[in-house]
Amino acid sequence: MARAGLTADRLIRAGAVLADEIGFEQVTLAALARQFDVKLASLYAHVNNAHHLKAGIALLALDQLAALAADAVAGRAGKEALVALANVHRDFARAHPGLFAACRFELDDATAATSAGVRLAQMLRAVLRGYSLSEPDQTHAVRLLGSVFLGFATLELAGSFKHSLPDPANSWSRTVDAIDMTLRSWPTK
Amino acid sequence: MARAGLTADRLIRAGAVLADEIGFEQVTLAALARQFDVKLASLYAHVNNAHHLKAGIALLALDQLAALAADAVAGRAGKEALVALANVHRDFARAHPGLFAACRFELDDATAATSAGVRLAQMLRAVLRGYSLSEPDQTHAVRLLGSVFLGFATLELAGSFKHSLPDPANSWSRTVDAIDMTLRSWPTK
DNA sequence: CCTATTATCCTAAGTATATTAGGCGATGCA
DNA sequence: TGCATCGCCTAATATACTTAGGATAATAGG
Repeated sequence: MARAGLTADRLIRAGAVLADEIGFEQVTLAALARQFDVKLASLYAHVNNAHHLKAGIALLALDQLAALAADAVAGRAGKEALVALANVHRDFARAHPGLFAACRFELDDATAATSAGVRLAQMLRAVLRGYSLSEPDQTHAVRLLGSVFLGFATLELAGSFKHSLPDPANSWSRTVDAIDMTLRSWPTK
Repeated sequence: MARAGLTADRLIRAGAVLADEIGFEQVTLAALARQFDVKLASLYAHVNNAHHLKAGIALLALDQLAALAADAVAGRAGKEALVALANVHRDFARAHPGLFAACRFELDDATAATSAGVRLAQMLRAVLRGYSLSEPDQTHAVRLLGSVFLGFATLELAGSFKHSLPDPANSWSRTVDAIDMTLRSWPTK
């Protein structure tokens, strides 16, 4: 019986593609086995279990998003950097809904600490260098940015904006404008 | 064999309680059957399928959140109303993580249109009456509010704020302050 | 009060996913 | 080339979802 040439890496990458096609929650070891024309149990030679596969996809997704974020903020500052980073999030969510969902997969603390999520947070902080905020305001602002990026993309993907008129793209640019203004005149207690 | 007195309503309510205890994704017909000491297949006399049960829990969750929102906004205006509505979201997410997750269960369009989600959106618009915004800016602002409320609560529940210093409660109040300022001086194109 | 009907719960059976244990042939290194 | 390891297999178990059809408890009508 010819070998399929499976690898943990190939399984995770195939799972990532599948996630965008059928949704992250629908990615299953059984579905992957079918894709590689292999029996389900054979996958256990390469991944510990279904959770491990999903965690792998999550790490891959975070890595891709962090890479795009790094590229977006490189050589940019101030509002230009903010807009670029904001668009990276929204565009990534629209282009890769499955991977975007994967980014929110619950990783254990140790894994999360070494994930690209840390780099992503650093990108948020990097953007804030263009706005003179000192601690703890900078952390507050990081949390605000993360909330808006995540929340908007989540709602848009869920179709929550489908039934009201203005194009979400307009709302997005107005939202980013508003955030920029907020950061420039951050309300000090 | 004595009857357990099952009802679609009782099942959905029990499922809602279970969601907060073990997580919305973990709520299963089998788990409910165990709770009521009944065979799994017996539940099908009351709910169509597992999807129907989860949709029911989602509708219940939206209803509860909308009720809290309506109560918070009643008799308040301006920033006071904004703060109250914002806190309703965050407090609900913390007190009922399972129901908060249920709120994002994908409902078909017809069901969503008759759900309490519509009422919830009206509460957001009601708060904006305290800030003189005209269309389409009002819709943009509704989307901004929804994004921040959802995003912040999601990140906090996921533990994303666990490893940086300031208390999330501080970030939250600063965030709401910032939103208030943004709405008062909404950047017109 | 008794009967007919209905609704509630059951057993049985089939499907799907996840997981473990153990076997066998293919691969690759000594 | 011999052999140890690796890659994939079959087999078996556990859990969840779903449908079909049977038995009994509650209920309504005569």
